[in-house]
Amino acid sequence: MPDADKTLRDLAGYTMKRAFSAIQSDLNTTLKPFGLRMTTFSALVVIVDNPGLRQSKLAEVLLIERPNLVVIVDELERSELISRDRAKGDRRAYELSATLKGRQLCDKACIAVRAHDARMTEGLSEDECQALIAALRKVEANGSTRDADKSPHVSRA
Amino acid sequence: MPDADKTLRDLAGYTMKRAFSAIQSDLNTTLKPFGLRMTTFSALVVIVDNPGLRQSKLAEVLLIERPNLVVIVDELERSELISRDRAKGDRRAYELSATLKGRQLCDKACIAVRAHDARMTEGLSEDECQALIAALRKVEANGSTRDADKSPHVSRA
DNA sequence: TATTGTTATACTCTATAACTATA
DNA sequence: TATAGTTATAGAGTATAACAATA
Repeated sequence: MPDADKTLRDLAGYTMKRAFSAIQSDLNTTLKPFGLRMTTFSALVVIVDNPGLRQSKLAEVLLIERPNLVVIVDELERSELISRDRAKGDRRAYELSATLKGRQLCDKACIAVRAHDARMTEGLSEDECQALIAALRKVEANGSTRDADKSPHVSRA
Repeated sequence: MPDADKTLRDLAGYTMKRAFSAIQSDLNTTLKPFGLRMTTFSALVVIVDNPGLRQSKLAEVLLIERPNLVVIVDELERSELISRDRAKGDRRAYELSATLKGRQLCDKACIAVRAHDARMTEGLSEDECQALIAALRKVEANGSTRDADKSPHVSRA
């Protein structure tokens, strides 16, 4: 009984669920030696790339709700990969920066993650891989237009 | 401060996470009027397409652990969309079949899901959409090769 | 009043071990 | 002993309401 899921396999959505599930599983295996997961890794990368970033901005960039980001930042801080410093001029806010240890771990993890990414896209030509990423961005954008009312930073055409 | 996540955006994995997140959100909104979610919908579709399917086979097809499938099947049965019948010849097993109500709901939900899928891939040509699905399948296959030891039904080349 | 970060909470999906009843 | 389905449980991601401190 092959092809029991033929109806689903023609859907981009279901096919993406399966592909993403494979990626997520492989990525978490890849990140485990670094003590990171997909969420903590992506937060660390953005903090390394944007020293002084505030939590609310980080949440906005990663599309993570503020309450959920707190535990991620907590975890990174407990591991001494980042520091939370009171923002001068606004004592409500924190500025996030990576520590030396955080930057070093991030560098190593990034190399492993890029290798993982290459492994998952193996068999695709350079052009096909770029087309895949472009198509995925378009899909994400198509989704964002639906709840434009919930995203005040997105202008409505 | 645009492009705060530029490092992540070059990764197929992270870009797919964002795209899939958008799809999942839109899909659940689409399915809510039918009382379905992505998991229950996909299970219902496979049952409609394969009358008499056993739970363990369904779990294998959908890549869902057997314990997790139980609650999904429970939910579909409680909603009277499917029936569980004792398999003749093996009183341990159940054969799953959709009820008339289940097939009718599935038909309507499928139409809505295909419209959702078209909405999410809007702006992609027919060829680009097929290329996207083909690339996603390749990514999924690349992931499966890693844990071939965990999938005894996959022959190791 | 509004915003930043926080706590508490709940829901979904996922993963594993252990059980039952059959085979 | 092995398999089909089940129960219980735990982890991770996600979403919302409400709060304290500050603006």
